[in-house]
Amino acid sequence: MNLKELSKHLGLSQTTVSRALNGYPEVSEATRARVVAAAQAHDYSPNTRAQGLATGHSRCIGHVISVGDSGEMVNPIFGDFMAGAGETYAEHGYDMMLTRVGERDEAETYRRLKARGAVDGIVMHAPRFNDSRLQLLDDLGLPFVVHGRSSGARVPYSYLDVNNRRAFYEATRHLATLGHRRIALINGQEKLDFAIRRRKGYEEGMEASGLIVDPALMTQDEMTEDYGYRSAVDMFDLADPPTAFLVSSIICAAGVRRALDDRDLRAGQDVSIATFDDCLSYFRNSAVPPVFTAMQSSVRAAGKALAQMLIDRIDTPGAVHVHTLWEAEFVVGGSTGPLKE
Amino acid sequence: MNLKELSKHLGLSQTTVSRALNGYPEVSEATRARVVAAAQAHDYSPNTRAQGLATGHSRCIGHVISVGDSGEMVNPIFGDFMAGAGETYAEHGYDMMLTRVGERDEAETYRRLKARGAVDGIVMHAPRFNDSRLQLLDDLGLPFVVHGRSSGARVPYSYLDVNNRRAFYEATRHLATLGHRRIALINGQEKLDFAIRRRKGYEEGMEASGLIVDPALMTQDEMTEDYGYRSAVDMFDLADPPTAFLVSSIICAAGVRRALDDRDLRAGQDVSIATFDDCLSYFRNSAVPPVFTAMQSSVRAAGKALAQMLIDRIDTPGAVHVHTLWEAEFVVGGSTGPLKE
DNA sequence: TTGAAAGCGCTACCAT
DNA sequence: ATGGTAGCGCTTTCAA
Repeated sequence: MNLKELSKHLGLSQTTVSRALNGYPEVSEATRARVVAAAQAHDYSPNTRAQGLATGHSRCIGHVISVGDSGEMVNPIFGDFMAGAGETYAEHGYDMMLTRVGERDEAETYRRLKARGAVDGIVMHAPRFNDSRLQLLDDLGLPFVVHGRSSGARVPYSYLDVNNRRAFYEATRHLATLGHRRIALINGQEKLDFAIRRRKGYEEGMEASGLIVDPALMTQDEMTEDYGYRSAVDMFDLADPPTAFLVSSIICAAGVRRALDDRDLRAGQDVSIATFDDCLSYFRNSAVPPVFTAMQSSVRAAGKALAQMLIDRIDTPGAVHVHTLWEAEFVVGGSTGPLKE
Repeated sequence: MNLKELSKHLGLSQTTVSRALNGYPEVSEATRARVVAAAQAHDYSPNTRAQGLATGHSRCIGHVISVGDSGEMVNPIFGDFMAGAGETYAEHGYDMMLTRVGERDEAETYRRLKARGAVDGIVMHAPRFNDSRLQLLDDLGLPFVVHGRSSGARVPYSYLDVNNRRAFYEATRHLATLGHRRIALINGQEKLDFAIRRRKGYEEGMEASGLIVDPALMTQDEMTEDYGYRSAVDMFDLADPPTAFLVSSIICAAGVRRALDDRDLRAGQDVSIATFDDCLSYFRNSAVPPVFTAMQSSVRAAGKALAQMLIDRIDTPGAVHVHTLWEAEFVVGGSTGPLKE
């Protein structure tokens, strides 16, 4: 069933039917009611493409994930984030498109997305240090927002980010408070902005605690289980092995954990693991109650917030840029509260 | 830049330019080369919606996730699966759309997706027992494939699934072989088909091992960390607590693990955790080398395979239905091979 | 080998 | 309050 058929069926013009369905005021309420009822009865939904052609926009949002940062999609919080964003899009009548792209074809992909008119706006994930995509998107005139930040970028842009630096600072301090002196950092690839900030927080936390930042206790790579395993195994071979781990992803942490198990270290030695995965954190120490947060609702909320940000940008292209910084929350032994308190 | 402008620029008709770009044979190679070069130079990509309007298809695939099964999207393997599917779609010039829907609006969503012509086909996730969506999609005439199966469904359909029953059978047998007699099953919601099959495999494994299937050792719910934690804590309170866990999701397993840590049980007692998450499995026992698989490549390959299946269906609507069943692989102590060997 | 023109389903402008 | 009609950008007959 399309507009033509529906309007013929109703004995009205396409114009009137279209207006009735789209809430234009100049349609009599009686007519509107009749039209709406008929539309419902015949399962009529306007053809997305025709609508788009006529109006010039797609009512679709693109999420672009780089393959080089494939950890992003594998990341367990990714789904939650997308779920939140999807909710907001649905509320506003937007569809959500997912594009995975090799780092080599990135520019081309954004360009084509724009040229094809496939999306009205884009959410950029996993920004790198001084990310060139910002300039590109700005040049293209394609509305976009960023999940994360890009240090050193000159282009103004809207973003939503977690306070990675602070979170890792506090986490490091926390571990130091527990008496750890050899704290390892299993980080993501430090070309990615969040990893840079996390490392910074870690280093500041170490210094503030009067501890030595040992390069042998810092690794960076794509955040796979295997990477976590290998890093931990290597570190256990050190003369002065770590007694605590600060891990950038729950997936990595599984690897670290496996390494720990392999060595049957936990029984004898006092080892802690701390995972930080955006808003998802994991602390463990045999001397204190476990500290754990898996704030799915927060991540989902973040997704919603960023989606709303983009929709606002699309509606008001010239608007001032918005920056939202979330403080990571920690749940300590079941009670909620910032770790730093 | 659009077709009109491009053709004007070239001094050709839109027809010829379109034909040249779309590989029609009646265009002279000289003309084609000129056209292709110009298109590239001007960053021309055909407008998706206009193309769709003219051809009648969207070159877009929809993935629909039900909120009731929200565990699906949070599932760490979801991203990998989507990544694989996305690759295949890209190769074939398809876009990928993600739709998250409340269980109440499911039918409506599928109907609208069809009516709006938003997608050429659909991938259905997390099918339930005798899932009514199969009939609906069949009636709608919207090409679809299923990630998983639906027991009791009368509609023929194509699917790709993991052999959940066998995997849980083998896992249970494995744990029994290690000497465990009290093996717990922390399962997903048993309205979901995969959970039903996993339970079946578990029960068969218990019986084959001469062990008693104790309802007190079986739970089912949405697979969150908290659910895993609560289930394990409750079971530890039993007079005859479990010594091993078979867990349906790595997220849940984190909860079980936390419960174990809480009780400081692992040091004194011989407790194993076995997680199964589609192709991602985790076994642990202090008496044997750790058993672990995180077959991201497999999950990705599964995504690719299912996407290809759908594309084939779209291209050949009447074709016979395809069923692909993957055997879960296990990596035991670093060596790869089926657990059952 | 190339071009003119109809039409995909809708919106929006201009009449009435 | 309602209708006629001109596009939106492309593909696809049909003609030349």
